[in-house]
Amino acid sequence: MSSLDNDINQHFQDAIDVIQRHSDDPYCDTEYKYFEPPMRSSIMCCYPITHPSDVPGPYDWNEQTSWPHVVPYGSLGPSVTMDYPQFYSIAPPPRSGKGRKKLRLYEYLHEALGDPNTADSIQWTDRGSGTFHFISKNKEKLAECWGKRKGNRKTMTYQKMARALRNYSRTGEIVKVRRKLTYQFNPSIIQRLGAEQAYYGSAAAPDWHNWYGHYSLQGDCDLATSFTSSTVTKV
DNA sequence: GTTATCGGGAAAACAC
DNA sequence: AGTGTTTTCCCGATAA
Repeated sequence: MSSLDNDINQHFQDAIDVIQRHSDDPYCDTEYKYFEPPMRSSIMCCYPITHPSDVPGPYDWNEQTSWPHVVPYGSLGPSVTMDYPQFYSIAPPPRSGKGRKKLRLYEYLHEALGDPNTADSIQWTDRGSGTFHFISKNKEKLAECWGKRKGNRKTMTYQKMARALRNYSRTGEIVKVRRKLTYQFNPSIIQRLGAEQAYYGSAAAPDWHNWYGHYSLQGDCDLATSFTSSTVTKV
């Protein structure tokens, strides 16, 4: 069995764990809603539709070269910022459990990239190459939510989150692209997260979206009101 | 000169 | 207890 299969099995096990938690998790008892297909398709529509040849990407992962610490930025696809209902979804804080791995920053970012509610903070620059960028205006909000999700004592800032991202340059999950606020996923990470999302999109995603509903009601992370701007932002 | 962003060392904190 | 992964703080460099 390949390591990918092992990974997938682990994710399935985790998903089952999440589903089981669902049955007795007060956060997940009510108003159980999650990504409806139209939402999924709507965010797909906001990705710049560009022919692959037009967007070579900052780094060709097929090349057998070493992982660069800084990717020379070439010609990334146009960045498009769309208006969305201005509120954030925030997943539950980490809950310890058997076989439950701690959520990692790059996983959170990948989730955020698939969530239309965070499109005003983080977007794919070129999804094909795994390149994404933060929106200058709202990047701090995303960082703040990350910090809250992790249950940090102090407020997470973009600067601190970016420091964590720079650590990924050493381990290879994400590298910095030579463009303002722009980073790039390792393709194997994208592949893994994609498989995970394909499953969680139908099973576990509800967990954190529903949790946000609960969380926002508590007023602990009232980003619903802090994101009322409907202006089109640009990096 | 100012501001925003980036890069990384170092140590603390935390989870597994 | 050991290890891995942030988190936090800090300082300097670079670009706009």
